[in-house]
Amino acid sequence: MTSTLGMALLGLLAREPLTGYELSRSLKGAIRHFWQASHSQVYPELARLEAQGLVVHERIPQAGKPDQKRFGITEAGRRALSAWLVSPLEPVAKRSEAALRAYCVAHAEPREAGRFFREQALQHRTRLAEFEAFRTALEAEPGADIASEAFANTAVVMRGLAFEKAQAEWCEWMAERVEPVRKR
Amino acid sequence: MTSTLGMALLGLLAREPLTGYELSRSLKGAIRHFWQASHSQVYPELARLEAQGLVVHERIPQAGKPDQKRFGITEAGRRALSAWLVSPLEPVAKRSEAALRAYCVAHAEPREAGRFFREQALQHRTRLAEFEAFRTALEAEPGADIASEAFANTAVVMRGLAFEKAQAEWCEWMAERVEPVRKR
DNA sequence: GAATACATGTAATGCGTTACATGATTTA
DNA sequence: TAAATCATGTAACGCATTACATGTATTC
Repeated sequence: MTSTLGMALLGLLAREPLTGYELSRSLKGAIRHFWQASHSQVYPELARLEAQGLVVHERIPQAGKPDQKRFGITEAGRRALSAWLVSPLEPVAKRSEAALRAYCVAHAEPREAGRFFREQALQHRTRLAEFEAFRTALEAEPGADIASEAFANTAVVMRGLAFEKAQAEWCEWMAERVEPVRKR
Repeated sequence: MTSTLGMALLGLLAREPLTGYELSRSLKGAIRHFWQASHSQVYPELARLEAQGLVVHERIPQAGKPDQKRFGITEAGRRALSAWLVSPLEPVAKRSEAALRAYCVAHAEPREAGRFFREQALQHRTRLAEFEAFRTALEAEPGADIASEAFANTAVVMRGLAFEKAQAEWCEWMAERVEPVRKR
């Protein structure tokens, strides 16, 4: 009934109360690698969550600024979140434009196709390096406890690492096969 | 201007002329792993492609059945396809509900969370095995030529293999860390 | 007799992005 | 003084899914 976005917001609010603006900003942070939403989605979703009793807001007057609406998760919200977290997740096939292009590569100019997959590989190598730097930074933090923020970050960094590596290697595999054989 | 779905249809029509029904069926075949669309998307998209001069159809009368509309790609269609195939592809972050759950796992019951990630790992292992069987079957075919259908299939199978493996291993990594330590 | 495949469409609904709208404060 | 940040919303548009709609032929 509640959307996945709603659950993402509950997940963030389970840590600490936040405003709609702060939630939108969070969704542009580290989380953006696996869940994105702009403020135009966040505000209506918060209203829906509140209508369901999963969050409540308090209005905080500010000098010279419009009132802040700070949202906090309710007990019902926590229950809904923890139930959703372990509920069955049926596999959904994700669209991949890169895969689609690979599938149709016979109709591209080989030289151009080689350039394309080399470029893709580079993009993934770059992001892989970013994830690696992030992991190195995280290793300093005490993150053994799964309830810690450091563990949450490590979990998604490990995922990013694995995916970018897989994607980079596949793009390189493609490029090698697609590039016309060089004259010796 | 033309949507990615339109390009996917052009990619299929570049091999041989097909009807809307056949295209929809194709999109439920091997391609579904990286691009899905139902017939309710295909028919209007074909009309748009035709309005742009990228495909044309011939009407084939059939006994006792409604006329078939068989679509073929035009020269302009081939040009549009080959240009699109190598055009710059800016990285788009994909949503992953599994990653979102991992990020919020602190708010789940550890035992249930462990069960969840074990189950996810199993799903990916199963699909990995399917891709492996597919690759074995493809190895028999002569698929060295990048213009062959066998190469197109191999390319996307290699991708599936890499991704399912990465995902399975990450889920196992998660499960290990999330599961409460067993009493000896 | 019921379900599935063949065959082609339209309509309703939902989710996500971009643009519109407004206005104060802070930084370059 | 121009841009970015803080701060909260609504509206328009596009893409995708599900449901609606219709009718024949074949298979279980």
